[in-house]
Amino acid sequence: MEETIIAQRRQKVEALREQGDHPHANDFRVTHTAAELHDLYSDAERWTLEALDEAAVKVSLAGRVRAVRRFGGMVFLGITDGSDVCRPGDDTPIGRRDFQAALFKKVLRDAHPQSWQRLDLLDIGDIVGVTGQVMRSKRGELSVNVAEMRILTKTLRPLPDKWHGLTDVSARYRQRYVDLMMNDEVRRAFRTRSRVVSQIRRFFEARGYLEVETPMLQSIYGGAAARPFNTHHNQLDMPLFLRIAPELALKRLVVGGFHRVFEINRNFRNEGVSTRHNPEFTALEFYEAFATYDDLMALTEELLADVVRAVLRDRGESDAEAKITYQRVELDFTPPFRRLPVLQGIIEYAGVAEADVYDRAALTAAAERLGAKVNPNLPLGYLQMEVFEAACEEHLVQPTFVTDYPLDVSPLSRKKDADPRLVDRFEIFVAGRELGNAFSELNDPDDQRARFEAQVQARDAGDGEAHPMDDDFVRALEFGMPPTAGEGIGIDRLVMLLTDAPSIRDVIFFPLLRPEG
RNA sequence: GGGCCAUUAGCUCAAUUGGCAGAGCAACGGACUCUUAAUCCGCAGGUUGAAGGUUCGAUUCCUUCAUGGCCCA
Repeated sequence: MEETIIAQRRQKVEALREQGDHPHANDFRVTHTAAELHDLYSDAERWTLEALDEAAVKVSLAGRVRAVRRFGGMVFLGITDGSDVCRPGDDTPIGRRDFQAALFKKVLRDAHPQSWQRLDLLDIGDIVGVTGQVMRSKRGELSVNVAEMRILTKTLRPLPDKWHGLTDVSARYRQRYVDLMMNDEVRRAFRTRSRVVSQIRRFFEARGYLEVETPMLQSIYGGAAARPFNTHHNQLDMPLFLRIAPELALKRLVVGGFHRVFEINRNFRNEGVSTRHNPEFTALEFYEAFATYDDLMALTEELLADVVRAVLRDRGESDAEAKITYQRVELDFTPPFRRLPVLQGIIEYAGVAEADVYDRAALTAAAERLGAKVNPNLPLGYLQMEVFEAACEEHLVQPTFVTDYPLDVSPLSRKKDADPRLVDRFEIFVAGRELGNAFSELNDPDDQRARFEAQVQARDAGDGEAHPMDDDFVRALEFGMPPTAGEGIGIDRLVMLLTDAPSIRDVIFFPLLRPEG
């Protein structure tokens, strides 16, 4: 059947050619977008049926035909273009990108008879261009009274059911172009994603940060606890890794004198796929010299509240409160956010006595009770974090800074002056998930080398995500890095919160899938 | 990695105990000059995800595989 439909449409392509119409024309020029048309003429008080008639405004618009309603002597086309994205130079939201074209046999007989003929070759899904006068239908719908209609792009494949759309999850991801045509809420989510990134840029640029780009292809990876993807440079015959984080490159820039930098770019981690993980994902990382992780908590509060408000405005909602709903739970991003030290979380949620937070036996018992896996060969900090993750994370629904991580699991963070077993580090959690990770940066080169060495040992003890040695990074620190604080925030997860998306795949255009059968 | 569920027409979904594979939309033919999922009449469309097995007979039961989803680790 599908083959039949495509064959029928190929015949229509031929018929178009035979009557002198290019089935993939590119010489049509629009005067207005659908959004502009509605902006200008949707005021029904001013632009009555008669007023529009009198004004006799001639316009040209183009877009994809989403609906055809035929009435013998007249035809309505529902057409969409791409104009709901944004108004040039303006933040205010745009509602519509659809418009209606009305074709009257009587009008076209005088104006352009061929346009009426073309309706025989028109299918839902085709891209058309229409020129005509702005009018209002008897039911009040702003429309173009078409004087000429052209099929600009003839389509071969049928669109899904207009009412039910495309719901098959696999098909939606594999043919995202169809998903985007059919499902407005998908389109809306990706618009929000774009707004989030753009708002973050504005936020940092307004604070004197420089946006930079650092390598994706690295001969030594680092900056996070994760397994990398391996690749290879043919001509240099050299193994390379796709980066797991830009951290070490960005800190080299701080050493070099760029004291406020940020990067929004892709990271690659060779890990499983789930509703919260895609092997490639987008992260914001930023570094500020002469700041501490305390400063970054304040900055993060500002940033998230700012982004939440921008998204609310974008949707045409009130931004008076920085509140959003995620999976039926209201999340309040009004500063200040809750602070919870890791060890206090273990006491509070895992039922470990305050005296036992450094007791391996007590922690092991807690971990086993919670069903967490324990590797007795790894340092105590790993165990503390296993207990924390198993017991605490699900409780961290409202934005929460989890602070003061164990040194063992934080090879790049500055030791706490008051307690060298811990570091000046926080992670921000929202809706039970890690959203960001930040710390006062370790800038003592000798300490850094020792931490790398400890990581190499941890790798030998079974931590496959342990950090490899990076001699050049230590050398950079030997040139002196100013006291600095840095942070990474997962953009995809942030966008999930802001679009109420249950899966990370809903905010990534082309999530990783197995090859199609 | 484990468990459960799904896969039927281009799309969205039915099909009784294992007994002739169906509907709506789209397509195709026709009627209709104001529709908003238009309506009405007619017509056509299938390797039931793949391979194997049980059976007189399999969309249905069994096995394996593929893809996807949810939950767990």
